[in-house]
Amino acid sequence: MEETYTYKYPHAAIAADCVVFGFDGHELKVLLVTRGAEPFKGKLAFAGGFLRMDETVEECAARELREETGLEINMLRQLGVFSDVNRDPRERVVSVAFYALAKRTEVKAGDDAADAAWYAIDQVPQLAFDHDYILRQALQRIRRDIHFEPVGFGLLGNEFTMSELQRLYEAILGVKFDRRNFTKKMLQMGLLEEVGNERQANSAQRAIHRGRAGRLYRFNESMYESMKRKNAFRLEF
Amino acid sequence: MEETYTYKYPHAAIAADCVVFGFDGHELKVLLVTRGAEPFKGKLAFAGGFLRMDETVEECAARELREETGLEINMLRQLGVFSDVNRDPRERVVSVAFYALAKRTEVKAGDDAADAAWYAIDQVPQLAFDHDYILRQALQRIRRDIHFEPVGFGLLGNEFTMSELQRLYEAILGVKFDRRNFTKKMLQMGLLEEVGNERQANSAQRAIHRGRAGRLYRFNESMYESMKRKNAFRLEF
DNA sequence: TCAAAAGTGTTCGCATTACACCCATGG
DNA sequence: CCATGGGTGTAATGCGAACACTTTTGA
Repeated sequence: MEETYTYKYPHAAIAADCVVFGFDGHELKVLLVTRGAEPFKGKLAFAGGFLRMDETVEECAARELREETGLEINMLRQLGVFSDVNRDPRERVVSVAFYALAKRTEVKAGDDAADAAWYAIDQVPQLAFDHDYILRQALQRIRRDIHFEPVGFGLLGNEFTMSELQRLYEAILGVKFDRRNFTKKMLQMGLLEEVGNERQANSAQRAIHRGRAGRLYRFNESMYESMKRKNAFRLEF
Repeated sequence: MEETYTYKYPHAAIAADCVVFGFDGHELKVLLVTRGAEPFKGKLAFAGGFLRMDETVEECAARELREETGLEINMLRQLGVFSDVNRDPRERVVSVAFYALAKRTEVKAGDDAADAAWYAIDQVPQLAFDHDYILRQALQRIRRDIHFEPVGFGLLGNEFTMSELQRLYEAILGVKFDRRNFTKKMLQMGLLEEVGNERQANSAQRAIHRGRAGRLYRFNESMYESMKRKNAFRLEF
């Protein structure tokens, strides 16, 4: 197995990296893996790895994420290409970064996997490579996208209360909203549908907090699709 | 000079391609080069080429654009990575696409260069590689970005009339605006400053059309920077 | 019964829209 | 003098922002 690959011109290697965000009901988190090998052994980095010849960068990102963290995510969005000449000490590596949003139910799955864990966004230590920079870019990006796409819903379970949704928006954007205005706006946007009165189902999960239990909603995907087609769409906050 | 480059794993080649938009006062145009070599010899494609080991993809894009079209553009924005396995018949090539906006004064410079020319956006013939697809993505992108960044101004000369600006927005978005409302909104946005009464200067350029001459404005960059910092910014249309 | 969270409506101001007439200029 | 395009104001409407009290629930 001493195969090698030869080219007439030098080729940079291509890697895909995944910035995966999650939400635990209070804080925004990001999924990081502890590196088990040099370079940056022991440091935290995003899940990621090198492109194979039979896959697109999107497929590569999804595969590496699955292999390294156990997370199965199809909705990976391109964040950008990072190509500083010396960003990897081994050889010239150009990284295509992706970002994704994990539903709360998936967060646990990630925890199972070897060295992957969730870190609160404002407590992330220094990362390997240029991943600090990539993380900043990803945060900027999600803050922008949340205005136009129902990005937020990807971070919650299938059913959620209005205040969970509000806390999510507040965590991502770093601001506070008026509860009444938030509710009004979300509802009149028409993307939420109320869940019938089977609240008991999730009572276990929700028994954590005191006070009155919130009404449950779910994201109405088909409504979203039809709005996207008419492109009359803006999630202003 | 029989140098070759050998790697332990296969490496895809990396290329950068530039989707450059221009505006002639009436139509949106895109800059295309006629390919002089196989594959797709004789077909139109974006300016672009392979990444060198001592440059970032941004530098690569700017260099290829300069070499192939004579255009000197610093403000290239990443559009996305296109990595279908068979998008290039020669070898596996992953393309990083950029888009840019050329000021009207620069359009002529482009015309000088060998095989580069401007094509009206709705008269673009079939392109080489997957460049048709990339063009569609670029259009979508510019239509989105124009709402948040003063993208449009990059397509006009330093001085322009309100109706030139309006025609540009209309050409990009494919809609019509009310003249009065457009003017009002643009002015109260505070990004334009009126040019002192030296209209004579450009009279040559502007003598083309009949009717009353429009007032000239210029884009107020420093105002834009300060607004961006406060991030109180939205160009709604 | 107390504390914590959820539910709900109204008012005010601003921004967007729709809409029509007069003015300047060049041919 | 006429055709083309430029400049301008107002009224109606809709949306976002601000704001407080009552209800439910679990401890």
